[in-house]
Amino acid sequence: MTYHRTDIVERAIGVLDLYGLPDLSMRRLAGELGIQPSALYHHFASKQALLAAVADELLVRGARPDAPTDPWDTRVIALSRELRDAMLAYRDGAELIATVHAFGLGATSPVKRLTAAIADGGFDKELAGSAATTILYFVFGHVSDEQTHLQANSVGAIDAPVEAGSAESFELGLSLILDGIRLRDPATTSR
Amino acid sequence: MTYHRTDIVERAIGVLDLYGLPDLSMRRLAGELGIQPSALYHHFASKQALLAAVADELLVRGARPDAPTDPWDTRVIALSRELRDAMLAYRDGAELIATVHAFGLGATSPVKRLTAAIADGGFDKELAGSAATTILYFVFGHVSDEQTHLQANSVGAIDAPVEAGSAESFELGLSLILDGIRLRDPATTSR
DNA sequence: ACCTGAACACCGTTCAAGT
DNA sequence: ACCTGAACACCGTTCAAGT
Repeated sequence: MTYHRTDIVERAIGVLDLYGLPDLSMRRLAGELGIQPSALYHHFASKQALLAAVADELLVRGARPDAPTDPWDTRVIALSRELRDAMLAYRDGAELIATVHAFGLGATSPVKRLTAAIADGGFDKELAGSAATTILYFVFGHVSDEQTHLQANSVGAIDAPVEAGSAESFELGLSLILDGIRLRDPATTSR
Repeated sequence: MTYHRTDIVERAIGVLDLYGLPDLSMRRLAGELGIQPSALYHHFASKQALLAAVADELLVRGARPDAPTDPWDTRVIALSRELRDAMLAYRDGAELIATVHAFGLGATSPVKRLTAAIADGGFDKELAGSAATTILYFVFGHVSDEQTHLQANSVGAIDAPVEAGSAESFELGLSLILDGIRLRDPATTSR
């Protein structure tokens, strides 16, 4: 008869996926749950905190176990695709996750796993950190654009050509950054 | 006695720089100009259109002439730094310019100049486009983060260590992408 | 062409009070 | 612990009407 944080997060994801991020307001969500908007503040300190919990849940739902024995670049590619898929799985997922990251909220930080994978490749910490954030910025930007155009198409009439090749251009951009990292591989630079 | 688009854009930049993007509302701007909010709609079709005009103006103010005779990578580095500087020159400039780009508005598109510079290096159009957007996503993400943390510091007490090295990590991330592009240089791959 | 005044349909957040 | 009811201080946008 009463709600808990998880119920509210789940309902928020429902509203997000059906109506989009701009319609995911505290008042709208409260109405959907049949409670007063002020009741939400018993569970979350602010809308930002709620959104952070939603973003975390999306990342958890999209999480796949990583293989620490794989080569570092294989792991980085897997992590990048995992993040992309998690963002694409729900409407406005990219914008939501990127916004929560920008505010420095959210327990689940994809940049940590990326940094760890690169550091395991033998790179120094400074490079691993810069490389991980470079990849993160690329994924955020690319998938946000993908998702925006995807929705523009689902509303209008035209469909195929814009969406086409977005996965390929994702792989291409990612491989550019990966090659830049590989060039600094301490195991191959001086041979 | 009456305002024109340019007056309104200029005043909007003033509000942006003094109070930040969240405080740049139509009502706030109208109040600052001494007119009714509805009067703004005589000059701009929507708030988004106004923000697009503001973003364009920030890019124009930060624009530097490029040197078409320079090597393509020198030009790309110059364009990237120009974009970063333009974003950093006004409060919340990064978020504003990135948002306007995400909405597909704004006459001044930095991606076109980047694509042209790379294409002049002899790369095919597909790679030039993907490389240009990869750089753009990196610059947007990096500078947005820089600016967010810069402001968090200017409010609180701590100052130096977070800001320190942000220019260096910008150059490092940029060079990763550039190296990835250079690896695909048709002029050097088959020798 | 440029602007006013009033309205419509919303926001996030706080806070005393209820069970 | 969880929620109500009411209020505060805002939003973007439209539209008839004025000069």
